[in-house]
Amino acid sequence: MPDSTSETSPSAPAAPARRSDSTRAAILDAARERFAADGYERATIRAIARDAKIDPSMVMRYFGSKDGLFAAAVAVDIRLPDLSALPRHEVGHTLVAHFLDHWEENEVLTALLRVGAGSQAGAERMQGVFRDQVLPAARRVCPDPEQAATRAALIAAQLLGLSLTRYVLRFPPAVALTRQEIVAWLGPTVQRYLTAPHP
Amino acid sequence: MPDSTSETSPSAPAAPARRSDSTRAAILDAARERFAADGYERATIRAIARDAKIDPSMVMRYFGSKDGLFAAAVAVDIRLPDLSALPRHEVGHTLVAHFLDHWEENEVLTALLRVGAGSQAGAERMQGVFRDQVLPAARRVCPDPEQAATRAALIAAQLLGLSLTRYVLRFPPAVALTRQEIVAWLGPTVQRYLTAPHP
DNA sequence: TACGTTGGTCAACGAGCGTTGGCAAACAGT
DNA sequence: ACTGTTTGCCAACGCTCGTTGACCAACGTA
Repeated sequence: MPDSTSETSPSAPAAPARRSDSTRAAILDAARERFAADGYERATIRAIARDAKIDPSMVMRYFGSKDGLFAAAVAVDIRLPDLSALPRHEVGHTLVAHFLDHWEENEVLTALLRVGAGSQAGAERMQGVFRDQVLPAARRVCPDPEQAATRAALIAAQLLGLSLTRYVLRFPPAVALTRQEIVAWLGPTVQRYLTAPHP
Repeated sequence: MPDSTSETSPSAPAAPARRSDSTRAAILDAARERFAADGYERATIRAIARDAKIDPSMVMRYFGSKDGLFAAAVAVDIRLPDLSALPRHEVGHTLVAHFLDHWEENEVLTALLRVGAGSQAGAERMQGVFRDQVLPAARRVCPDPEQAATRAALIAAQLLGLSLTRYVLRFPPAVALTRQEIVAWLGPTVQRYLTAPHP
């Protein structure tokens, strides 16, 4: 991460929309796809550049290194909805539905899961998402901090387990599940992990 | 998988216990450890050979290729207990406890999960374990075959999700869970996925 | 003692990788 | 039209990897 350019920074003087922005976006798209499909090591810069129809050296000039490219490609924002606004007994279903939506419209998450499972650095990035985005949301719903952490971890285990079997490992029965079935099965589980008394 | 040697095959004429067996075992041990810690690509044959204190070329002689070594190193046998022998309402707890035992005494499973998430070939191997070992066990408990597949997938998602967050991604609250807490939280979930009426 | 088999080392190969620096167009300001 | 910057391609470097084949030391048997 050499220089933090003014990419969509708030109240910036509207960067002049350089011609290279489309190339940059093409590289990021190709990178996300390759990282999601192949994992970190097998997704080569050369292959990503080929997909983006440019030279491998351009990737280096734009992102500095393969690590820099990965960091730029998987900038995740879970964007959890405001759970405190809806009735407590609907939280489980809402959370599962939201999770499914975000995962299926966004191959970033599959890329992150693949890479997170494959290397220490990737695991640390997933830990960061959990710590900075999931945990605070859990604390907002569940005041006791220690319980909030445990409950968030249980929910993460259930939801990431579904993503793993469905989108990464592709177990046929997990792929065959419909959206409604998943919500109906996992909703009550998540609800219980979030609100049931500590056993 | 070039040749399936007579490794602990039942009623074999007791192979003469060659001198190289210890080397073979050392290679397999080192391979399991490296694959579990680093994943497939980063676990190099050279590093495995260094751990086993032999030359890299020996690995090739014994296992043919890196793929062959991996196949030999992660020969998984889930060895599910006979679930039909115990009362239905205890099945969930028993299953979770058995799963935890097997996972913690055996780094093969972590290796398999890491690699399974990282490559297509690894994913297919995990699919094989699911299809050949988990699904039949599920069918023995749940007669309706379509339901058995769905229920097995749900249980696999929950259990693998726990392993992922606890042993691979190492989310702190997932690592901090005690064995009893896991059984108490996940037991009822697994029980419900196995026996509750299809929602 | 001679010799085939087994267990092991050594040095190298070809390929693919991330990465670098130089050079050619296209463009923008003056 | 002149000049500096941006955008891009090309050719190569250094490195590590999986893999190979030649060679060597024990060992068991005749």
